[in-house]
Amino acid sequence: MVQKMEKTDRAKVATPAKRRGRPRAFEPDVVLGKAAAAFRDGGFAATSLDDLSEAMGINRPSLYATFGDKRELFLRAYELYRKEMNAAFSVAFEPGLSLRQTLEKLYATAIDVYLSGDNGPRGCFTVMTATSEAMADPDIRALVQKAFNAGRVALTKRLELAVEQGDLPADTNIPVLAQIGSGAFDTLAIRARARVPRAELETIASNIINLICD
Amino acid sequence: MVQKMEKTDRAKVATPAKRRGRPRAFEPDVVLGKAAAAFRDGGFAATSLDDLSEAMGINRPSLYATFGDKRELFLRAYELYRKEMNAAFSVAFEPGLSLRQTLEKLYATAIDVYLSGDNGPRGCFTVMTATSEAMADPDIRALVQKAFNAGRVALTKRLELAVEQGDLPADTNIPVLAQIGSGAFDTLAIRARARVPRAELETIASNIINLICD
DNA sequence: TGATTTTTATACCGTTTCGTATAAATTAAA
DNA sequence: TTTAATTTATACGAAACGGTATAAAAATCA
Repeated sequence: MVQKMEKTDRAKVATPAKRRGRPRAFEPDVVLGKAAAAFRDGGFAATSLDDLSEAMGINRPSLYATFGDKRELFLRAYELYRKEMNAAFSVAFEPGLSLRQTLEKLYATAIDVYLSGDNGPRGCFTVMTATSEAMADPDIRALVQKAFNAGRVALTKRLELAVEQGDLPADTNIPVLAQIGSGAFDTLAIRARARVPRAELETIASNIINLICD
Repeated sequence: MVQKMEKTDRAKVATPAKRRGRPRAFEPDVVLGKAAAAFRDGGFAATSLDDLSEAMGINRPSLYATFGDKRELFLRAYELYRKEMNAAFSVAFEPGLSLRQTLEKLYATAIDVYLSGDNGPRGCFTVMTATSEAMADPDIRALVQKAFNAGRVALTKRLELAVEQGDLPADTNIPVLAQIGSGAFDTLAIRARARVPRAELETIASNIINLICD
């Protein structure tokens, strides 16, 4: 009995824990990313389950069995996006980078993400969700609010560090700069969706960087 | 013949030009405003023709006869919104107002519009459209781009005037301030949609005003 | 091997969607 | 009063929608 449990535990960690029946023909995380891409293209209402099924490359029953209904799938897809964005942004906050380097990395990452997409720039999933589903759905709204807050807090902390390290003057108005700096992501996301060219987005970013650093 | 034409012309100007059949039981401009409100609440895809018919208080065939299909109705509703916003904003640009007064009026107007709505804040129709329909529809995208451009140009001109009049230093970086100033509307619109409280939106606005004017 | 478990594939169900046909209602013109 | 024109109201139709039942397929366990 003990030995059997040990074996089970080891299997859980090492191998994909051989389940009993027919194995899945897809990787949940991979197809979830494709669902996120589809939702970002069209929004919640305009993306049908046929669209999702095709984009994810799995059948409708598999979709429901793995992710639940359309709303649950949307929530999971959005959470995956947030996780990926956090990972991408965290690189910019690594110690050793100057404030300017941090900001450059942040905005460059954002612009790349916002402009990516096969059928046109996908923009920011958070902004897309805030302007659509966040209105009627309190759960989704809470996630969006959390995301906006987290961004401003992270930037605020980085600016405080810059003041501590003497990279910014002691009388720097951190709340204002943090607001402008994080608000710029909204502008970039929306302009990207409206197909404003990359060069213009980069100008917007560098203007903000100069404002904060000079 | 001549007299008849004169009579017709006078009627066209003075009265609603008595038409032949049964008269309309609604005012097109009024119900178009209600359509705009409905679209702003839910977006294009999530607002059904039943929703629109009910919100506008007219039947489906009347809707089609007057405004065309759903997409045409959306375009007309958006254009009405733009016209109304232009009228509201133009007050802020009237001569005699200081730059600070102009900005205060602009942001106060925007916040009022963005927070209005029976089922929650409606946000900015332009921003909503940019993040949704602008992706797939070139006509709509063009309208959105035009709106964004017009806002930045108007603010740029007002800042140039302020420099001319000595309200801003001669070395003011007008493009950057215009960008930040007009980008703040995006932030306000999105935050309003996410139900950020009015006080916080007003803080965002006053931060921007101080940044530009001080 | 045969029984059991899980996923896949197809097809379906009831509802909602956009758009329109049709007939009643209401007006001006003849 | 009759005729023509226009709008309203009801109802309908084809297609798309979200979601699920059902059976075949593919794996493990006994």
